[in-house]
Amino acid sequence: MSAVNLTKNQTLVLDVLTKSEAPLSAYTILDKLRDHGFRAPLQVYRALEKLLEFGLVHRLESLNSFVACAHREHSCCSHGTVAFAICESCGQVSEFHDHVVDDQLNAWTRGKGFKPSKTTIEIRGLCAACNS
Amino acid sequence: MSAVNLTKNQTLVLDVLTKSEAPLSAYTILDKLRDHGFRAPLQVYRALEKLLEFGLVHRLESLNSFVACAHREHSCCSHGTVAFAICESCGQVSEFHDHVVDDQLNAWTRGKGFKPSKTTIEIRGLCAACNS
DNA sequence: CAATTCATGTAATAACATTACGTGATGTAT
DNA sequence: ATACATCACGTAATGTTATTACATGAATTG
Repeated sequence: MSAVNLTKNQTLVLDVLTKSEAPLSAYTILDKLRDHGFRAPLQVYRALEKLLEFGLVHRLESLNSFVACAHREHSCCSHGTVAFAICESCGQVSEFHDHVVDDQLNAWTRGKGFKPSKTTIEIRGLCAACNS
Repeated sequence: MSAVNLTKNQTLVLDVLTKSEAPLSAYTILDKLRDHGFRAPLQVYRALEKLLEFGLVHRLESLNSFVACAHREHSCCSHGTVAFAICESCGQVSEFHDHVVDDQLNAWTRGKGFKPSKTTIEIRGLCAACNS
């Protein structure tokens, strides 16, 4: 689809996130990339900034962490808000999209004259595997 | 309603948040309470922890900041998830509750066997006053 | 009264994020 | 081709947010 040309650092950071089961903090990413020449947090933050911009990565506000986008193939997610269910036991994150929620929040903002720029929806809890 | 007995520190922190127009970070609260004997971040974080527990204060994950609950009188908000619209220009925060969104997210989690503990919904953007 | 709980205080440290400054590579208009 | 702008990158320092560790006194309870 998009096929943005990523720089070396951006590629390294995206690869680390893609291979990870769970979200990673910027400093964890840094540690994982020391062998590839990363020395300072800024190298990670700069790559993340671009990846977020490209929609290849999401930031989880309630964890101060980052995940690779799970739906790169779906055009559905390029517009609309993405929600996350975050398991506090195993760390696994499910990314999903819900048009009803989206529409409902948009209805609220329209009603108030509020112009949304970015919406965060994060559900913390226990996943099916961990609460059984 | 609830009328929990707050300690001195909890009262001080809640008062500061209640009087503030915009959300405050823990360190800003600390600065505002220096005159009242506050010396260390932990004093603030401990008070906030309890106030969050009592439902008197909310944490805004996308800002690493805290606001007094706007709906202390409504029993409606003791159950269910609260959403926030945060103006990135003036800092003003609107707290609201939407049963449809709530139900929809609950439907998703039930379907997945996910047991939610806490849900964050934060809409960043420009309020009516700031985008006109 | 001993034991427990809990709010508090202080210090140190950990975790997360940004600012400031400089360099080299690439692209573009003159 | 040179001057100029832009951009990715590197390094260092600093700023901001949050927690851990340890100690004390007051209130509660058995």
